[in-house]
Amino acid sequence: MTRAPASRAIEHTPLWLKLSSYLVLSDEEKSYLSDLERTIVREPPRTDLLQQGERYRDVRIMRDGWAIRHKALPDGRRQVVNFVLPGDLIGMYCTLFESADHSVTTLTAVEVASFPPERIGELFRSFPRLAAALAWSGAREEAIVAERLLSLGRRTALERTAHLIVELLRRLSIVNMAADGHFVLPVTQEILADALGLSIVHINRTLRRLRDSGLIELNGQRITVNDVRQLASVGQFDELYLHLIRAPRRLERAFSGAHHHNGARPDGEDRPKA
Amino acid sequence: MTRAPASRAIEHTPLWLKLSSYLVLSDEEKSYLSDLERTIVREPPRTDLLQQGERYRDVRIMRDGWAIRHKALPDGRRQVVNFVLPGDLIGMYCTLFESADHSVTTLTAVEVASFPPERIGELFRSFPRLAAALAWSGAREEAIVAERLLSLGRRTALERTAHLIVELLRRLSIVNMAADGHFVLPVTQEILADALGLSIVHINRTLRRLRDSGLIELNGQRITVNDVRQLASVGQFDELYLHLIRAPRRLERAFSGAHHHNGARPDGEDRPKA
DNA sequence: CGAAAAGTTGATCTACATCAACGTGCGTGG
DNA sequence: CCACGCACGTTGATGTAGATCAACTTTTCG
Repeated sequence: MTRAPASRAIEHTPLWLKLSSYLVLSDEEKSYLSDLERTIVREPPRTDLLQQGERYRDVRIMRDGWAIRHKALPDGRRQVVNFVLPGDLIGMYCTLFESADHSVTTLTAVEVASFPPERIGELFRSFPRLAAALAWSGAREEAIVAERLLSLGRRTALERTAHLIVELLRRLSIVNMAADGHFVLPVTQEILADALGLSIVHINRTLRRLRDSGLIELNGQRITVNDVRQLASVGQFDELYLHLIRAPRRLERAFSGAHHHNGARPDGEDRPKA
Repeated sequence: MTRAPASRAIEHTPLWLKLSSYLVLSDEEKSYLSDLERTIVREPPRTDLLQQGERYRDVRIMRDGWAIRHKALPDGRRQVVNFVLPGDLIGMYCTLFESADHSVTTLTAVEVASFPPERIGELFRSFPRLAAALAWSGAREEAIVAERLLSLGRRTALERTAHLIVELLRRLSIVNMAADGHFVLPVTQEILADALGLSIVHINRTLRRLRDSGLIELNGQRITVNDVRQLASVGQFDELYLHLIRAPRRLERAFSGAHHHNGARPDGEDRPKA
């Protein structure tokens, strides 16, 4: 683990990009968020940021790199619950739970910000809109897991694989890590297998089918989606579950109450109480 | 839909029971919660409380009866994401999302309380500990879905089925709806199949195996678990994911800040700032 | 009582797992 | 700098858990 100063301006931070796709945040909210991301740590690949059964540590914000959230059975079988991408949070619930029921392991070198759980309470008290945006991010993660459950329960191997690729493409696009349908997928076929509930061999054959049909191309870790439309249709991909639609008006009504530091400051298309 | 007055005292309400297993709440928190459950509605079986694609309605608290949260593919395949049991919340995130990515349908006649989403903001501002308890409940649901993902991805049909039965037993026990290892399971084999990602026929055979091995008994909708230990071991059940351990101290530190109505009132084993 | 819904069981099929062998890129240590 | 080892990818052959099909029974309920 290496400590390092924050290099990027907050405006280019993945979490900021992600939240911006949802809410227009004020300058004060921006600077508070930037403060949460002040303490930055770098970790090499294959590091556990969190271990099943262990006590939760600080809350983490993934700033760069990939990780997986996974659960293991005593006999070694493993399920990847979700991919942790830049802009995603790790251990938001650490205040609420005694110990973690899953592990988080880095796939690449990563840069994570971390802050003590106590700040969550402070955040809710002082910056309710920002807190709501983080809650949105957390709730969206649950929706992603539920969609993956639908994949494992009711989609075929081909459909699941196509669906996952489209999902990653969409999620990475939001944080500017995918363009023209291609992105870096720093993932072995074993990890894909564990994410999709398949065997390594079968993932391999499924990717081959997708390649042979011309829907995707793979060179090393670079994946290119040639026809997103068709791939989405193979995977029965309906992006409703990513909840990318901008914050509804009633969010403003609910969260821009009296107890926050910044006086009401409408600052874009989302304004409290029309 | 039928309106009806609240009959039970708040102390016997399932949500109260569930939250009590986590936190000791004050009298003021109790009365606020009771107020949230004031508006009560009854619905018959097979009613949609929420429909995929539709706008969210009010937040609901399940007080009695069973429902399922499920997602459907355009061609009709369906996945039950979770069972909604008494004490569970429906649509906690309605403020954050524009439209629902899943449906909620009653299995039995139900009694639900409902309140407008705006009250969530109020709740966080005035009763942060209570809000934290509801957040715990929501986060726990995500943990349950993740555990089910592990089941569908990496457990066999027998293991999945055993696991689900133990899970339901544990969850129902908390709200006093199971005793001596037996409870009412108002669920068709088709629904079990959709929950476990199996075919109806295979669920039937799997239940038969569990019956023949003497682990469970079924008479109509009554299920009796004869040997919880062994059933749990078949399902590789590790209750860590249900997060039933009492609120950690740091929750108190984080959420009993300045902005709440009730002055500090230690009221049991959980007290702010020892 | 009658019809539809739900449960049950056997026969057969298939998507995916498992087993096995080999290829390929790459880091490392001699 | 080469060679060895090792992780990862690929492909064929074979096995099997669970799906599908089909027929029948039991329960539920209007």
